[in-house]
Amino acid sequence: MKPPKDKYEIVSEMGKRRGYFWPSYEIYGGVGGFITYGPLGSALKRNLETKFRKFYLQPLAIVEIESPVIMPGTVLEASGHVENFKEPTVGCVKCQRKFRADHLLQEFGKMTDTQTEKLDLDAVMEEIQKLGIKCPDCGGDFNKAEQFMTMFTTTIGPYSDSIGYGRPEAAQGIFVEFKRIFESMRNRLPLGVAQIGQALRNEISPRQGPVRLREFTIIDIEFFLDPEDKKCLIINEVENETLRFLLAENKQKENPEITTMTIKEALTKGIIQEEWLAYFMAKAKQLLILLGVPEDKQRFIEKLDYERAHYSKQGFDQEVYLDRWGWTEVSGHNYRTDFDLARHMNASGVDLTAFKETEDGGKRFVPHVIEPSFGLDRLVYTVLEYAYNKQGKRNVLSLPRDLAPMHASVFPLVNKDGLMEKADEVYHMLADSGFVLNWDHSGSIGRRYARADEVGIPIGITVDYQTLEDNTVTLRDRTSWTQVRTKLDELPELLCNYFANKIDFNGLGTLIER
RNA sequence: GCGGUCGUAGUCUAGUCUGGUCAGGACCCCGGCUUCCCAAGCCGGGUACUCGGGUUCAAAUCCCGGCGACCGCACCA
Repeated sequence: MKPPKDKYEIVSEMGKRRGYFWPSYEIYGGVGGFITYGPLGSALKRNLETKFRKFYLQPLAIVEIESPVIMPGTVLEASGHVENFKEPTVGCVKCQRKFRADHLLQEFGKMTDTQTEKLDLDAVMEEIQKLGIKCPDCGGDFNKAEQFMTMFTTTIGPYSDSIGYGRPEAAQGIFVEFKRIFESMRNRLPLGVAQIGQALRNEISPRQGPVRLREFTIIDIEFFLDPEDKKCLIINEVENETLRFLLAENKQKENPEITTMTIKEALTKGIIQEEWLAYFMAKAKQLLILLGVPEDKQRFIEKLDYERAHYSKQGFDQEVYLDRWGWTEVSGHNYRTDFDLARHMNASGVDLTAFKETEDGGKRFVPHVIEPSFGLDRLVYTVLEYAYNKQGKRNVLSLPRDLAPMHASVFPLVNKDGLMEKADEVYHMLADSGFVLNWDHSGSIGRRYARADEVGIPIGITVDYQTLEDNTVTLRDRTSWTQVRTKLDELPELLCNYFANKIDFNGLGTLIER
């Protein structure tokens, strides 16, 4: 017996067949860790970005920049990534297995995290030999220690000593350009700066399709604050929002218990230290709800000291539950303090401080940063998985209407008596009004509805015999299959309101009983 | 990177053990006919043995290697 298909299998199958996403470079056998978005997938991703901007960026007037993917070595050395994005490994001479050298030293040498971090490769090897650590699997000796670098390395220009890296996050692009951004935004805090763009991480073994990629789209938001004035003036907007937490103290337990509390409570109890961090987490939860992930399939997990990235003072990961992989990180919310700006200021010698007036004149200070960061590809996949459902024999993608890659289908009820021509007219009328449409006259009307359902098109517009008489059409709702009748000349405006979430389906016309 | 399993059309799959009569099915897709509302029907059409090498009279089938996928280990800063 084959195990029943999980949702990942179904969604990727559908993704390939209908053009959402598939593994890249398939004709050359494929390369792990890369996917290509097809016609529908790229549209979905674009719509998701638009929604993100509208929901997460615009209300706070967060500005966006676009900076290069290739970064010179100096930048990522200053940021600490060159140091932190690699792991010392040793290989067993006998069985060839590779081990994290620092983990071996911690386990057998009782060394702490901070101790092992300070060792260079030679020192690592020395310690391993001094302690007589052998391969835990077969007892063999270890050969030379080497670093596995998880950033993509390249050279810039013709000089091979000019090392460049593919950026592992978009955040550094913001920190490096902070001076100009801050100046052009008239030196005012708080200032939110976002970047949506590609990031590269040379994962050892990616697998896991769209949730673990070597090249992916990251949304990094750096929210710069005065460390002496970190109050969030709009925290009241979200203070009653409840979040589900997996707290650090509960993580080690057998059955990690979920703690549910409001933002207000979390702040009062000191679970979340920063108001802005709390604010962004609440918004992240709300966003995921809008993307179709119910409350009980989301949680925030508190990062332990050693789990946090090198730049983070406090951090929570937002996780959603995926059928195949269980709890999966879709966003990270970190308090980066002044870590990055201070490092770049130090390394570059350029002043990256802000100025404020005080009673005794004024002072310069390095702004602090609250950072929400999202993996857009994971969000796209999450949306697809949660939108997928089966109605009878049919696959239906109940995508939120504002994310659907196509707004509506236009069908002639039958392909004769001038209905094709009329449907064509309707198609062009709506296309001129800016809608993205699916045209289908193949098979029967039922088959066309079914095809459109699987692709996730929210509305079906059918041109029938009555259309020829009174210029009305039938609209059919993808999810409920209910139908309404509407005058053609009112349709563009109605659809516009529908996709702006101003009216629901029943507001599109008068109900038809069949 | 290691170990295990695996790789047949757009998708899913039969066949591989026991080499030949094997490339079959279903869905899907396209064109036409039909069709007054949910994958109806009829006709026609479409595409595949992961790649390379070897064994053999003969390879989807056996052997070696590459690539990829899945699961476990490790990794996910």
